[in-house]
Amino acid sequence: MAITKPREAMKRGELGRRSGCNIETIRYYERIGLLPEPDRTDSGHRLYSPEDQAQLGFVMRGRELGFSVAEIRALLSLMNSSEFTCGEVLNMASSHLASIKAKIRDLRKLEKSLTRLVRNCEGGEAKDCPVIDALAGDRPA
Amino acid sequence: MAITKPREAMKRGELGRRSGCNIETIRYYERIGLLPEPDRTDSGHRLYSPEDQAQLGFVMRGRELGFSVAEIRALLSLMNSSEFTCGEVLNMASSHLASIKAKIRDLRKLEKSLTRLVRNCEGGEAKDCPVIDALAGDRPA
DNA sequence: TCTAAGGTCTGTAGCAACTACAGGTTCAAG
DNA sequence: CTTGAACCTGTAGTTGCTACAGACCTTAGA
Repeated sequence: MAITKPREAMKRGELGRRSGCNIETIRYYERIGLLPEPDRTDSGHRLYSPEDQAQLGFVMRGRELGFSVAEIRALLSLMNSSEFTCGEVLNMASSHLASIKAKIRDLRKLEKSLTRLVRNCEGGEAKDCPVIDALAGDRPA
Repeated sequence: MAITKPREAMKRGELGRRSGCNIETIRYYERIGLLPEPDRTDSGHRLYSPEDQAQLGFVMRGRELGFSVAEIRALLSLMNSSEFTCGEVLNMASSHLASIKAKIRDLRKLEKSLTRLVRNCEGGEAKDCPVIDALAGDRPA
């Protein structure tokens, strides 16, 4: 007799609980192709396999590392091509790293500007505020 | 004879050119209340005054400093209340600054994780990749 | 004066990456 | 058998824009 169903099939709620992923997000990932369409019960409830759970984990770790959905999709198809090379993955990861570094640089500029603004401001009941003045263009931020 | 129109009225295209703001964005800011509804010509074209231009500048500088639309709206109404105090503005600015600092911290964690991943990866033609392994959960990121 | 090209008008749809709801099944426990 | 939780579908909302279609207006040249 053939094994017709994996022993560890679970429904959406349980997958959400185990993975820590919002159940609506699971459906969303399916819709946009980050998760395959899972098996269904006769009545239409989704049944996820441990492999599905692993793929969801992959997606979630990728998102936690700041990869976009498009990048994760590319990584997944690279993996499934079974012909991917480490070099391709390295390219993606390092260009992603570069964009993170760029974001950090931008935010640190912001941080500097804001810190300068806030330092000039004495707070309190004053009816005149250097922060507002700077935004209004009276002096550079 | 009365002066019926301000000398320096300009249309949307010119305001966009002068301010460096996308013209669709100008209309958007009007719709969400960051800009007042401007005067119109008889045929319905918007006519912006220098005051409008100043307010757009305020909004744009706020956005450049990373303030959300809601925060800018709050700053604007604070200013228009004519009863605002420097302390209120300081509160907003410093909580915004705190959230920027938090974002920087998060991104630097990401940067560290990704740098570690990328460092382990040799690139080239290898059919096995530590970046993929980490995402797949074989080892921590 | 006509015409052609550009600017402007409105409403609406799209982007990322979810999240949340309504209104209807189905499942599982008591 | 009933109740309430879990699941199903489709759709709308979020943030901050950006872009389009199809109509109208304006302006410069012939």
